[in-house]
Amino acid sequence: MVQWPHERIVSMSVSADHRKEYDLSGLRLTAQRRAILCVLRATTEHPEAGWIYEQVRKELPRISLATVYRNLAQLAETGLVTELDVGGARRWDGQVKPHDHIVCLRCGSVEDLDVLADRERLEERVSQSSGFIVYTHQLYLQGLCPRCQREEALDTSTEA
Amino acid sequence: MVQWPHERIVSMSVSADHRKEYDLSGLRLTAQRRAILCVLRATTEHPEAGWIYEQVRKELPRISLATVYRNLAQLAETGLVTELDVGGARRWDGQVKPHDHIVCLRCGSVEDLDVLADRERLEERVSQSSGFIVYTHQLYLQGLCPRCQREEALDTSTEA
DNA sequence: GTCATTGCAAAACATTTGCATGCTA
DNA sequence: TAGCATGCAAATGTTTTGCAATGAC
Repeated sequence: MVQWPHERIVSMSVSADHRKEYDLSGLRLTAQRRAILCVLRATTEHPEAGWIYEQVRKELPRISLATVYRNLAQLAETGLVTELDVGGARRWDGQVKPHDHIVCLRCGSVEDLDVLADRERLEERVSQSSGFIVYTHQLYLQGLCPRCQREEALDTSTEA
Repeated sequence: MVQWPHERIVSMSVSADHRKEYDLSGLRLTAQRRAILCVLRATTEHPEAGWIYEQVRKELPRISLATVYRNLAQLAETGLVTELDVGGARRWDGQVKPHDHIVCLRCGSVEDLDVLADRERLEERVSQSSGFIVYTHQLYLQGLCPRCQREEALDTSTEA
């Protein structure tokens, strides 16, 4: 269940208080937009659009999947959420402070990491060597999560 | 046009010489497999499956797109090519030596980089801090390539 | 009131799968 | 000859788009 910050949304309308809480820098504050952002900020799951859609639908049953996709794209462009390309369907992250990710190749789970030391210098270095203007960067690691390690061990011992 | 290493393929069959050149570690050496690998090794474009399909089709007009996808997946699993998740469709890299990539957000082009210093220690560090078994990692940077910088400048001056 | 935003339905893509046939080892 | 690999066609799953109606500012 999604946790709303202060109160449940009852109607489609949005109170003045919400406006301060969600600085959408230019984007209009709609109930849909707010709900999507709220769901994304309330989870550490790095979900796909479809999952976000299902969650938001509990509060706004008439929202459409297209609206979810459109909003995610806009929010990412505005820098309010982060797009993750970890193979398979796109995933989304409500956390925008730069950080890294590790993906489990068995179950697909994604966890946050903080690996890279001096991100600004890294971008600067690449900018100079490549001639690109560098906007951002992402480090993904791939592996096997602790839980899947246990399950693989179980599977192997059962096989024998 | 794709450059074949030594000779053009005429029939579907594969000579003994090719077997040494393409160590597929267990996978059978088919003309399709060889052509896909060859196309991928001959380009620096980091292409999508569809592009590879079009190239291979010049030599093997009856190859199917499904075969391209199946082979790319197998070759990646065998460690003979690298899968790239840079947003949009999947891309593929014939170069398997670990390296980094920068993507132009305007034109989608992808270039090779060598940014990270001690990859092994990086993986080891994450392995210890996260409990994951780390298989591999990838660093993507996003930005604006030199060519697109020029074109953006042109667009802006024309607008005014 | 204006124009961004939405819901709905259809379309567009990218990718995968089932199955009979063909080919490598 | 065994079974991996292929071509074809159909299915799947994700993401985008057109358009009329709605709602934020």
